[in-house]
Amino acid sequence: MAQKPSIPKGTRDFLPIEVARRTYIFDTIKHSFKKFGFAPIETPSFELSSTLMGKYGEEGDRLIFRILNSGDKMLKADLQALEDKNLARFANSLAEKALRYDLTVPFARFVVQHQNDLSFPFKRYQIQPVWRADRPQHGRYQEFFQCDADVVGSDSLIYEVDFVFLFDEILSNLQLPSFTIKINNRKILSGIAEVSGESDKLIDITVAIDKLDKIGEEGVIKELTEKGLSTEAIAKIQPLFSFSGTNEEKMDKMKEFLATSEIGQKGLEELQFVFDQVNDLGLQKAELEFDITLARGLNYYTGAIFEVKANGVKMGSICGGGRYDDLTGLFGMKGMSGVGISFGADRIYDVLTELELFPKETDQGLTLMFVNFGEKEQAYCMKLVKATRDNGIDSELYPTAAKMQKQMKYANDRKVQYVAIVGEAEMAENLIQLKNMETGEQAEMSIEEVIVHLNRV
RNA sequence: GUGGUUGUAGCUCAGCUGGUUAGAGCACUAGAUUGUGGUUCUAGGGGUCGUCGGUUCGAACCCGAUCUUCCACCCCA
Repeated sequence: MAQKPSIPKGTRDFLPIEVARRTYIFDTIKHSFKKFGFAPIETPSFELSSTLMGKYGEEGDRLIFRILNSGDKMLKADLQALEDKNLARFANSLAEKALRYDLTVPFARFVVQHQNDLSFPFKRYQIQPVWRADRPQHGRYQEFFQCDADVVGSDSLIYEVDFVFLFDEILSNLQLPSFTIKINNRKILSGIAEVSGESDKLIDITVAIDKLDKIGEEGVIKELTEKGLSTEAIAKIQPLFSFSGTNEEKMDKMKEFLATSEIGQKGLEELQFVFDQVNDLGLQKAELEFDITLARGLNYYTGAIFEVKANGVKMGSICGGGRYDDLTGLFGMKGMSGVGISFGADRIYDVLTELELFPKETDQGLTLMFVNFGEKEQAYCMKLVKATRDNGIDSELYPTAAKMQKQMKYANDRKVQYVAIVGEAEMAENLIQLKNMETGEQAEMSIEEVIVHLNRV
């Protein structure tokens, strides 16, 4: 019985042309990561549940794919927990492993586990898929690639500056015409909560403020009220809702607003350092914007928070990142500040597709295909193919002596760049008809000339 | 996880208030064209109408469940 083939929701197959384009993105990112001093590592696609659970907040836990225990391990299910309706505990007893949700937490685990083999500050990059049990939507997949660069073991702010330049360089190299790097600092958000007198409601406040441009001032006030903030507290925060101006103007206003908050002032100082450095050195295409409503990101961030938006397309953030002071502390290693960023390769792919920004070269197929005219010609061409391959030219021979039209159409569909036509006449003269499939131009030349010619393109 | 939406040929979609053998374009195969593709012409192959169940004399069409798509929320790359 023929089964209708399909794949799980939120996942995709990739055709050769798509892989070529994705490779272009990955290579561009890798190139700059390496240039900035990051070395690649890899970690398993699944981790122990206990490594991941509880690191991303309640929402995050819900989105982690669990891996059901197999075989006799199923017998370890904690039925008592089920009876007690302790679903979290019951689930943990059923699934000891889980697919990684991001690359940062596994990296923290990695650093703690291999601390004796690493020199700090340790800089690594990592390009691997992650999985989230989220509802698929535009630009949201259940399986997608993250491209992370992190440095752990230093609280120096020069890394924040470096990451701004990494965003700028990579996205500029990908020819993205316009994008905005939004930056904020968790300490500023803490300062806001402190000034309002509701420090314990930091998360609620930041989540609500984050939605400002979506639900408006009234919506934010409504949400804050629902979360139990006092009218006075809301009144104190309210001036932030009509916040605008240049980065400098915003900084000045915030310095005033957070005058009484030590932690808030610290956040502003950190931010100021980044702005000063970036202004000194200059960006290519990026626009750096201080956005106090930028609050999202994982709740383990403690300092800088980054998010990058591609302008002119309907797409969520294409990159994110931030500083986390105590992530390794969760695995028993204190005093290791880390900071890192992540490129959402799949979203970048969607943006580049929509804006038609992939270079033409990524769509090119095989360099050279020989037409097959029959037994004698086939044997002769096999030698020529070996010669071109030995000289580093991607090449092949059509497998049968099908009609020329069919062979040409096949070459055309595969986006073959050149076709070599070698029949009786050419064999007699020791020549090859080389046809450029794009221009249609055709020229007769020796195999040596073909090799020289194609190695040049 | 909440609310809504979608599913007909490989692809994009028609298919009237339920009524014989479910259509088109593109793609595919063959021929017009025995050594020249991305243009034409002709013919042909291909569909358990997402899946399972129900209502009905009769279901692609109505009802239920489930999966999937897309959208809003939650959250996020």
